Order: sequence, then structure tokens, then C-alpha cells
Amino acid sequence: MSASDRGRPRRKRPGLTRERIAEAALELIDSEGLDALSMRAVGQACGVRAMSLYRHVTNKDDLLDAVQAAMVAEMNFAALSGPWLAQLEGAAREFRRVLARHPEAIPLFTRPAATQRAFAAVEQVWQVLVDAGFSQLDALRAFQSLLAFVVGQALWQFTPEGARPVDDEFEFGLGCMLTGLELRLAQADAPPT
Amino acid sequence: MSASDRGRPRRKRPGLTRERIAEAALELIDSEGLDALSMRAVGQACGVRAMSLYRHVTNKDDLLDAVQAAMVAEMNFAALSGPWLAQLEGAAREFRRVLARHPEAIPLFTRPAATQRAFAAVEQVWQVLVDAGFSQLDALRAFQSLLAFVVGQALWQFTPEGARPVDDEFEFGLGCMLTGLELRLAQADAPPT
DNA sequence: CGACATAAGCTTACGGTGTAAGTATATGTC
DNA sequence: GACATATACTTACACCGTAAGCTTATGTCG
Repeated sequence: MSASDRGRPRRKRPGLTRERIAEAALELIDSEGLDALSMRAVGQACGVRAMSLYRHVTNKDDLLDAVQAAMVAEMNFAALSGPWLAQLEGAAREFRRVLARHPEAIPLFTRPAATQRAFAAVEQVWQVLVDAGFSQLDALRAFQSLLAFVVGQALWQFTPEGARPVDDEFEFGLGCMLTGLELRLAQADAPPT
Repeated sequence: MSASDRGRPRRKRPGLTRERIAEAALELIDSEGLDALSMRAVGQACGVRAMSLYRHVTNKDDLLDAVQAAMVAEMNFAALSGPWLAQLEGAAREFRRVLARHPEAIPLFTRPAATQRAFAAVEQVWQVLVDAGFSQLDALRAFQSLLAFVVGQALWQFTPEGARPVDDEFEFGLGCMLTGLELRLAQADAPPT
């Protein structure tokens, strides 16, 4: 860098932010439903005309990704501790907790989701599996399976409007999945009987 | 009923049918993607203007339900036989086979899906679980868990355009789930050690 | 201080959507 | 042949995502 490096990126009057937009959009989804989410509606919620959003978001899909990221940000995987099974269980429940809080937004987790924040969260849970002794590949498989179950389960359970009384079904499936994983690991650890 | 009960329902010139419409829609989804599915496009595919579809379908959502039903009709659960675990495995794979054939249509299984045909299919697999020894409630839980996994898994695996090389991930998760179920059943059968 | 570059937000416009409402037409029954 | 009715068509409306261009406030620097 020469002497004239003062020209680094400076923010002027943000007013709108990608994050604030996503937040407004999420509130709108919660209150009006995913179908009711339009660029115009989000704009209005931000006190702005629809087209102004495009300064901070490349298109509606990008906005949805941002909303998804906002939801991921609500999850707290940092507090996980204890044996790996308990950690996994905790992660799944934490995920589900956020989904339950935003039932209308669950379909957003249907997309590949290339958000940076999402990726970080994935890696963290993945690491738990690796530390437990799974191969990197199996850890990925296990993670994806668990994720598929949690999201798929939430998709149906929370669809009507309110959740069904309890989450027996979730606990049942989660238990099965975790038991299966445990067994898989045990067998991999001691292949020759 | 008096003597004039001859006015019973008679079909005239169907031409369009709910089933034919759904079929056309499914082909359109396969070739153009789910987002490209519009009432006008479906109409055109049927050689008809968009509004004509509304005689056989109450609205677009209903059409999507019909498409889902068409996909369920492609599944063949009748050939299942053998021990319950194998039957379950077969059902899951059969489900997945159809999803893989219509990757763009997978999100349709995200909805509650109150189709009659879907319900029949559900009941059939559910019966396998009941026959295996699960309580009616546990059978439902097990079924839902499995379904959630299969659909969730397919949602991500088939999203880009083609499926990823193999379905290791699916087999891995399915194996875990089934192992978990097996253990659950065994424990329930012999609770007091 | 004044000129300027830049980014934030605004305006307008276009092609597309789902579908409400009303209209024409072919068909099966008397 | 007359009629009832299901089938398909036409028109119209409000809304959608977003391309293109414009206005205006802001921070920088001569």
C-alpha cells in the first residue's frame, strides 16, 4: 500500500441494510405467511419503495437466502457440550426450536442455502461428528440425514397453523436416528468381531 | 326419490380431466421446472385456455395436489413382501425412485397433501409397521419420521439439476433410521429384562 | 467554500401471474 | 326439434418481480 490508502470502503448513510431488510421480511413471513411476502410489502415494512431494496439484495431469492441466514443466526450451537450424542441431540432440538418459532418460514430451508452463516453452522455440527469418530464422509452423511429429518419433520408438523400438541413424533424419529448413528459408529470402530 | 330419478350423474364429453391436466402439468414441471408452471402454460399444454382448467381444478394449489397424487400413483407399494424391515426399505426406495424421476416436483411433497390416493399409500405402509408389532401411534410416528427423511433428503440431493453421483447419503441415513426402528421395536417387545 | 463523485432511494414501465365474472357452444335427453 | 347443462372461451383486474433511468443527500478534496 502506498501513502494514499485512505480510500478504503466507508459506509455513508446505510439506513437500509441487508440484515434489517431480512429481519423485516422474516417478521412479515411470520405474521402474513410466506406467500404474502412480496418485495413491495417488504419495502413498505421498511418505509421504502420496493425497488430501493435492490440496492442491498440482488433479487427476491437472495432476500430469501438472507432471511434464512437470519434464522440461522437465531440458533445457538455454541452452548453444546457433553458426549457427542447429547450434542447432536441438542443441535437438532435447537434447530427445531427456531423452526417452530417461524413455522411459515420453514420452506426456506428447502433450498441449498449457500449462506456463509449457514455453512459455518453446518461445519460446527459436522465437527462434533468427526470428533466422535466418524469419517469425514460419514460425518457429512450423518449430518445431512439428521438435517433432512429435522426439516422434513417440521415441514409437516407446523404446516396448518399451530403445531400439534406435542412433539412426540419428532422425539421418536430423532431417537431412532441417533440410535442408528450410535450403532453405526460402534460397528465401524470394531469391525472384526 | 320419486319416479324421476333418471337425472343421475352422467359424463358427457370430458375432453379435459383432472388426471390429464395433472399429467400435463407434471410433464411441464419435469421439462421446465416448478417455477415455470403457470395455469396458462398448463392450459396451452392441454390445447386449452387457462381458465378452462378451472372446471376440473378449483385453483392452482388444487392442481399441485393433483400432480402430487399423480406422482403417488407412479409408486408401486403392492409388490412389497418379506420381513417388515425389508418392506419398509423397499417402500422408502420406491418413494425415492419416483422423486428421483421428477426432481423438480419434489417440493410438492412439502405440503400436507390431503389427496385420497396419498392417504391410501400412507395407510398401506403404516399397516406394515403395525403388523410388525408397533403400536398404532408408534407406527404413525415411525412412518412420518421415515417420510420426513426421504423427502428432506431428496430435496437437497436433487436440487441442482442432476442427482449427485450415487445415493450413499440416502442409504446411510435410511440404514440408521431402520436400525433405530428395529431396536425400538425390540425394546418395546421385551421391556422387562 | 464550492465542485464533484457516489450511493440511496424514487419513478415509471413491462410482461407475467392467478383468478373472478360473464358468455358462447356442443352434447345428451325428452 | 327444444331444452338443460357441462365445457370451454373471453375479458378484466389487481398484483407480482424487476429492468432502466432519475433525483437527491452525503462525504471528499481541490
